[in-house]
Amino acid sequence: MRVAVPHRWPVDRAEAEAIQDRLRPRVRVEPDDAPPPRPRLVAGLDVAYAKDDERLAAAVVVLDAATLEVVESVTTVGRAAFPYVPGLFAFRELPTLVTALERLTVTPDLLVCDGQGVAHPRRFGLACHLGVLTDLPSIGVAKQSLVGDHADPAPQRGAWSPVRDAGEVVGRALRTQTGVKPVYVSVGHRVSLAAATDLTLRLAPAYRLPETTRHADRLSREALRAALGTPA
DNA sequence: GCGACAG
DNA sequence: ATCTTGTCGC
Repeated sequence: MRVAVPHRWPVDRAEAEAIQDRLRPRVRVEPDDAPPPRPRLVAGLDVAYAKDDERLAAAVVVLDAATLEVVESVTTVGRAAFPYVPGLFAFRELPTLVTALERLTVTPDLLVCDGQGVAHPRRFGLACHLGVLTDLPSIGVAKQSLVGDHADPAPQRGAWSPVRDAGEVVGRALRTQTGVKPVYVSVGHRVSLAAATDLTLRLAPAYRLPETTRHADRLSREALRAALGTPA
């Protein structure tokens, strides 16, 4: 698929934040009463890092939303494009993830990202960034919270509590499995928070994390191992 | 000044 | 994220 590749890459924090502020207005958040999306192909994206914190491998895995079976997968190796700074995390892995997306022969109907969407200091986390670059619906499903406060959701699968930051609801702490730590769901692009929640639950029928993320996590680690075996 | 801080 | 074995519990 085609991706609107960023032309200028930030060299420091100020430039990176400026890019986020410039792209932020392009994010489209659907209202919760909007017609729910019915994606047929859902893509999971993840990145594995080498211990030297520089080389990395990205994986994009496309699943059939109905059966959760793998339709296609792509892996790419690269190098960290930015130091890790909370809030600027996307700049680390964006180039390698975009390369992987461009090698996809099918176009997914939804991107499920391993990180935040609008639950971000400038309301522009990785899921928003990838959503805007591809103009595809996207959601963020993070294992940890980045901003805001929330109550602990009830222990049952499906229970959730809003994540509020600076007076606005930016995401949900969602229990995908009874008695298991919640995940943090937020809108990336062209979806509602209600739909993002519903999709996350559907994609996580048996484990805490969505099957999309689990597949991408495993494949990115395998690709990294293979790449490290052949030092560049 | 102190603590928090996606992956 | 990554470094890492066994171990407690359902």
